[in-house]
Amino acid sequence: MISKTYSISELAAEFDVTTRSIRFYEDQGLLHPSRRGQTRIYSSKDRVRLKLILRGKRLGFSLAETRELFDLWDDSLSGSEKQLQLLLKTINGKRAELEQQLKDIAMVQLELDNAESRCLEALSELESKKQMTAE
Amino acid sequence: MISKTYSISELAAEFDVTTRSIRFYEDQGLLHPSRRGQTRIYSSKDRVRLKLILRGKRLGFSLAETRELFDLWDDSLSGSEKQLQLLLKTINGKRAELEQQLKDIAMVQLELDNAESRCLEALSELESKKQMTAE
DNA sequence: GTGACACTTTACGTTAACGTAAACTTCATT
DNA sequence: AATGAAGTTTACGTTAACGTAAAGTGTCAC
Repeated sequence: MISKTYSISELAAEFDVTTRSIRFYEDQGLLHPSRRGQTRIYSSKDRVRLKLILRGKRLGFSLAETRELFDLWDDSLSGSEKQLQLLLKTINGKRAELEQQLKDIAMVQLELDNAESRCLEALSELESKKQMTAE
Repeated sequence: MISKTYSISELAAEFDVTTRSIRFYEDQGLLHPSRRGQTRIYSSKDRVRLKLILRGKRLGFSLAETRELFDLWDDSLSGSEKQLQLLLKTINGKRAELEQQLKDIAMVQLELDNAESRCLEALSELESKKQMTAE
């Protein structure tokens, strides 16, 4: 069974990034596509990685951070206890970050709600004034 | 009643940022402390703004984005209907961003859970091997 | 009045994450 | 055979968000 592969521009189109960016991610050690001649060929694993990279970006992870996570994960396959312990620690670190972000998001959502209310109030205020002058 | 004020280094210490950063935020139009001579004096409103700036940063907002939000909010005080409508639109745009982030966080949390499981499994695998050789 | 700090401005340096241009190669079409 | 589309490498340019060094001002303790 031959699993699906992708060209660089296919991935670029699918995830709405430039080919330049994808090559850059490879340059930074985040992707390792195979090659036919000098043309890059991306596997579905590469595709997943790209998805993870972009998800990380949306959460404010730097490429270096994401790369470290990838490396840790790959290293953990070696099975060394030390690597595994380190990976566990990193995982829990990230978890803490995410929890902080959840708190932050909740706060900002409250502020947005608040802002919207005031905004709508100010608008209805304006409307009633319009009515006044119309009468 | 005179409300509390803060020096630049007080704020820097409280929020664990450099004074350089705080001055930079002012330079970018995000803060507008008053002055006694040439020394900056921060009000509690300034303090709130700084808190918002940092919260935004943790969520991956650029300083420019946060600044736009501040400006929109300030402009909305003028009460012009156009400003208010624009503010409403922007608020809902940010809300959408936050929802995407919530989804992203949920996904990453799942991946972390998954990774941790595999990791723990690999560790217990190692442990049982240790037992074997000990016997 | 003189350190010793805390504050200030000015300005050049740095890193991350690409953008962009130049100059190829490969391959499919006309 | 030539044109065009998609791929490639190399390399310099750019923006954001500060770091860092230099040089000066204000004021409080001694």
